Amino acid sequence: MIRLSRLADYGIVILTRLARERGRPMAASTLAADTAVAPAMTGKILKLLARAELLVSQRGAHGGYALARAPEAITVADIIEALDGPIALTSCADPASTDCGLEPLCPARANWRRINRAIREALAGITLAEMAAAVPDALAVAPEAERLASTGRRAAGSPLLLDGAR
Amino acid sequence: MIRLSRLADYGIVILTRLARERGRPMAASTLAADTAVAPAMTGKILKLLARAELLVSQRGAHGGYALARAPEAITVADIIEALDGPIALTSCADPASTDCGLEPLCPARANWRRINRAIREALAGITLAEMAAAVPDALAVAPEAERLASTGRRAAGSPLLLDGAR
DNA sequence: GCAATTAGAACCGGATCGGTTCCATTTCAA
DNA sequence: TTGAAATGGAACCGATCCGGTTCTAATTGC
Ligand code: FES
Ligand code: FES
Repeated sequence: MIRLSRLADYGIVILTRLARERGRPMAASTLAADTAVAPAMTGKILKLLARAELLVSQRGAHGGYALARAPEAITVADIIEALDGPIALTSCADPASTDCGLEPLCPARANWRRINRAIREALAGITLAEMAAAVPDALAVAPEAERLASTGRRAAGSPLLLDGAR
Repeated sequence: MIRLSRLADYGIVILTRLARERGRPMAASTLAADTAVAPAMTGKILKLLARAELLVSQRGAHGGYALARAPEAITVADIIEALDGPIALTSCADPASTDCGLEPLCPARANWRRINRAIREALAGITLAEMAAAVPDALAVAPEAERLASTGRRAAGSPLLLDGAR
């Protein structure tokens, strides 16, 4: 199973929340509460996203994070790349890496690049704006989300997402 | 980095080799020698592929494996699914699994399915035949491959593919 | 009956990854 | 000026996953 790391998973959720803010900054703590992602994790993710320049950060008291660009200009591929590193199915496809032992005789080699590009384009074709637009009303009812986040919060450390498959 | 498991990686290599046989069976040992994939690993992969009915197997002396269908009818998606389980970036997209804690308020949810489908289609769009056709002459020179496989074989257990990224 | 071969499971150690913790730095405001 | 509120950054830890091996059973041809 080709799976998305949780970092990226949560990252998308967090960014989606942030997208509704339209450039206004939010503190990490509030974001964590809103998205129900563990605070520590939220912090880590936000830092990574900031370093990747998808977010701008304001330090000090009353600081926070805001989208660095319009949600329309941020793609799912951007997010995944920021959090998980380059999107590539195999390193064989990376022209810089010569470490695949099969290389000299591998017939698949020439195709990896193609496959990788196909996937990358699939991911680059979806913007944060589209993600955020998906459930507009559900989220417009902010109180509900807040309630869940504060009262129904699961114990810190419990996994959000169990991988059922395989 | 979204990465392909080695199982799938090797699987494609092995199947590609097998594709050139046009339905004729090959023994696991010969396949291993030809592809330079560790014999034990080769066996494991072949068993999985057979169970997934991408290969037909013949047991007993002079047994072996052969493609169950024409290379044109086997896609990369088929192979990955056979070896790594269902192709899905997150379990959130799986309608049957309800284990993502963010579910009730997650705005991303509605889009996972879409993303997954895009990727799946990218992978389903490439057939084994196309993979095998990529380097037709390089492989036509079988002796070279054989030489590498028998003499230049790396020590068992040494990794074929080091992940440079991240 | 024996040798060759696949079927299947169990097993192991190392890498990866989700997650936490700690400390340094910046900034605002009382 | 001082302290509280934030982010920056790194180190750390334990559990899980995964690549890889090994062993035994079943099947088949000679
Ligand atoms: S699998 Fe790496 S070069 Fe073919
Ligand atoms: S990330 Fe799982 S439902 Fe949104």
